Parts: sequence; structure tokens; C-alpha cells
Amino acid sequence: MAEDPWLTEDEMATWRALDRVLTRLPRALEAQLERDAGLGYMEYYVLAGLSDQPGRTIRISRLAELAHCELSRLSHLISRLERRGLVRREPDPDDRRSTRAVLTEEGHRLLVAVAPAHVALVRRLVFDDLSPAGQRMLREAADRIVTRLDEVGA
Amino acid sequence: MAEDPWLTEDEMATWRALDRVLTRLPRALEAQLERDAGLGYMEYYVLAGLSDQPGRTIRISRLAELAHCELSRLSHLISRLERRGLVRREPDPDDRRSTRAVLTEEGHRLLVAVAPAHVALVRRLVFDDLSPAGQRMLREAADRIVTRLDEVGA
DNA sequence: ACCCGATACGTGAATGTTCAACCATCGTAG
DNA sequence: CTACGATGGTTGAACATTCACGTATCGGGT
Repeated sequence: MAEDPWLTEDEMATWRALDRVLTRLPRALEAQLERDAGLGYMEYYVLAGLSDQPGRTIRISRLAELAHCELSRLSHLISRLERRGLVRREPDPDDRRSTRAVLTEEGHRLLVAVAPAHVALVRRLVFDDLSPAGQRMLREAADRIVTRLDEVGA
Repeated sequence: MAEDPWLTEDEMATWRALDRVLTRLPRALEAQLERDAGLGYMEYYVLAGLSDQPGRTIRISRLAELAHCELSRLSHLISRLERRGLVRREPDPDDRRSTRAVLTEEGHRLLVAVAPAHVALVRRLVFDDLSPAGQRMLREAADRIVTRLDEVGA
């Protein structure tokens, strides 16, 4: 951790650009979800993840792994969604420590209603005018970063 | 907003990778700053931005633009930093509505103490094993996304 | 059968962020 | 010069997230 620490001019410019994406892109997506459905970014992806599971059901701890989200946060979040009738908790018959989250019909309807606009915004912000080569590079860069994140245990 | 909304298989994979970076990279950087200096991500960049200004001083509203941060949030944030003696407020002589934030000597010392480890982590997570071509692509992709964000006014 | 560490949550307090006011000052049209 | 909208900033309440702790269950080892 001791050696020449600083970034080159080029790296600095790249980092600034990436940093702006990091801070503004989630904010923009969240704003749209909030307006259209009263959902936060994480709430949306929890509902979306849930709808992909067989029976639209999944153990809460498993969902936390998928969302890279702490159990405590997810518990509060699910309580909010439950109050709104979008998900429901049910005990896991196989393991009585465990709780399962189930996407309700109403939750599914909300998700189906809001998803197209969300996907359209992702397409517009990220993929419009991104060449296939550019997209491949972007994915490779992102995958490398995720690999590094796993390495440092974050 | 009506046409074929869905993402291709490839786009979906790219988006998932990007999404993981969006959620986990800031978290990892923030965790390091929090451990080493008790600073949040935004707090660090506010101090860093401040130290780049002549006289380590800047109008608060200008700082909010630089950090793409709302005034209210910045005001609370600066109050916290002020309580810790890292910055100080002073009235702007040119415009009496305005307040200026000044980085204190102690704030500067903390910044200098924590910056190397932060930069080293950025280098490790983002730039190690990123080819010059890859870096150029990454920056171009990020810049395009920022341009789109400006277009939709986010 | 019993003990003990690990796993799967839930909860309440502390902290941070957003939202909706509010006040003071500035620039300017009339 | 004055009234009025725009700008700069603060504040407090509402809401979300994190942290530390508590509880119940599970899976072994002995």
C-alpha cells in the first residue's frame, strides 16, 4: 500500500467520468421509479428478483445475497413492501428459522406496470449509441471491477 | 416511450455487470473511508473539492454544483464537518445571501492522511489490469452516459 | 441427550438523506 | 425607489439505512 499512489492525468479523467456515472445514474433511475411507482431502486430490484423465482417466492437470506444487501436492511424494506401489500411473508416449512418472501398479485401488477419505462430509461441512458465493441469493453471492465471487489471482500 | 422495450440477452448481461459496479463500488470505497477517517464518500469528495480551490474556500452553492449535491444535503453535511472542526463557514463579503466553506488546517491534515489509501483502492479496483484501450473505452462510455443524464435533466 | 457455535431473522436507536417550508438578500421591471 | 420574482442558504420533520443487540432454530460433536 506504500508505493507511488497517485493517478495519471488520463486515469484521473476516467475516474472522474466514472464517478459521475456512479453517483448520477442510480439517482436518475431511482427518480423515475419513485415518480412512476413510489419505489426506490433497491425496492424495484427486490420485486424484480422476486418475480423471477419459481412461485415468485424466495428465502429472505437468499434474496439478500442476490441483491448484495444486508439482512437488516432487507428486513425493513420488506416490511415496507408488506405494508403496501406488494409482498407477503410466509414461514419456510423446511427451516423454521427462515422466512420466505412472496410477491403478491398486486406487487406483480405494479412491477409489470413500471418495468417498461424503467427498461426504456436504461436503454436510453446506457445503450443508445453504444457500439457492440463498446458494450463488450464496458462489460469486461465492469466484470473486472466486480472481480476485484470480490477479492477485497466488499 | 411505447416501442419494443426489452433488452437483448447481451445488453442484459452488460447491465447486470454495470449494476453490480454501481451498487458495490461506492460501498467499498465508502467502507474504506469510513474505517480510516470516519468519512462518508460524499464527505471525502467535498473535502477534496474544497482543497483544490484557491484559498481552500468556495461558495456553498458552487460546491453543490461541483458535487452534484443538493443544497440542503450539503448544508447538513457541512454542519457535521464543522462540528468536527474540519471546515468552517464564513460570510461571503460580495453577496450577503451567500456563505463560504473553508477547509481548516485540521481538515486538510485529515484529507492528506487518508487520500493515499483511497487512491490506492481506486487504482486497485478500477485501473489495475485495465489496458489503455480499455480505459479509453470506459471513459467514452461513461462520458456518453453523463451526456444522456444531462439530456434527461437528472 | 445436551451443549455450543453458526445461521436466519427482527427490532430499536442512531445516523444520514430528502422534502417542504422558511427567511434574507439580490437584481430588475415599472 | 419599490415591489416582486429569483437566488442562497438553513431548519425540522419524515423517511431510509446502518449498527448493535436479541431471539429462535439448526447442525454437529461428545
